[in-house]
Amino acid sequence: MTDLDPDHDPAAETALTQQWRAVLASHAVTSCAIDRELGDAFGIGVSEFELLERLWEFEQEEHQSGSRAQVLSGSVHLSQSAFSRLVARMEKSGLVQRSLCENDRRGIFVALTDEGRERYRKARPVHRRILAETLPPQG
Amino acid sequence: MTDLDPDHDPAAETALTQQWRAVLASHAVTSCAIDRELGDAFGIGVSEFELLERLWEFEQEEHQSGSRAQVLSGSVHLSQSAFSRLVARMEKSGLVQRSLCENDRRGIFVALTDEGRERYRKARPVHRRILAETLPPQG
DNA sequence: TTGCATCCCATGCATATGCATGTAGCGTAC
DNA sequence: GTACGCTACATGCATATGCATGGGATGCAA
Repeated sequence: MTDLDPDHDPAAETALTQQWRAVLASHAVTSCAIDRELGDAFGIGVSEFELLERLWEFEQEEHQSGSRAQVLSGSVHLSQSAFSRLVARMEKSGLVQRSLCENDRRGIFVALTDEGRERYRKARPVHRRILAETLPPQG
Repeated sequence: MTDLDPDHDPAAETALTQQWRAVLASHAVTSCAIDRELGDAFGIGVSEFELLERLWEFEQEEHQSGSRAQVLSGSVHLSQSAFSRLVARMEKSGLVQRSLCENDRRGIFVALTDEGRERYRKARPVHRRILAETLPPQG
């Protein structure tokens, strides 16, 4: 049946499937550990940490206080609506601040608050430790 | 500050972070594509497909009609409750059948229905094509 | 200017998930 | 046999997510 497909290559198919299962396993184990530990200790999850990290990185690189939401949205893997709610949650808990963009009043800027920077600074080593503990050694 | 940590190794930290971001990106892109395409064509998502595949594999290996829920639960990366609901959904849509385990009446067996086998047979090549299109080439 | 398509973000809604808990069956110690 | 703890699965609840849509801002064409 599958032999009718001229491109069918059982070995390649198996390799792909194993690669995919490794991604699923890594993602499940690591994100679960991050959600649990960072959630308990700092009240943030994987998405919150990723956004804090992007904001912190942009701050370092560009020496400016905020980033366009649209740009940030591309760097965390969320739908536009989920990203909008993520920023709203983090603003509510005091980690970031939204402000209108002057040039284009459709857009908004998102900036770290001092509390957000501090939370990131504390969470980062925990995050890195979890990665070291849960990610498979690179072969 | 981080220099106080004797194990601090910036290069290793960067490598770990990049590895984790690659996992996040692969997972997001591929699972999104699977959910969309298999959802549109066959009414199933990533979790449903993974469970169909495990059941199909166990059938091939063990030549028996069902598997203990607990065993299956370990092979899809879901909490016990999410797994329970996944099986319930799939039974409701006719892909699997639950039956009580005779030896231990706490446990349940989960078995593919003919419809479940057929759905898996049709979905599998689409699934594999998506993996080939979205997973990064192994370096 | 006006009209219209497009862009950026917010929100209603349905759903999948995890945590905590409930329920029933099993096994062991006494 | 009884009581107690443990196991296997189901369910109430809160929440994060995606899709579809809404609403305001922008830009362009006529």
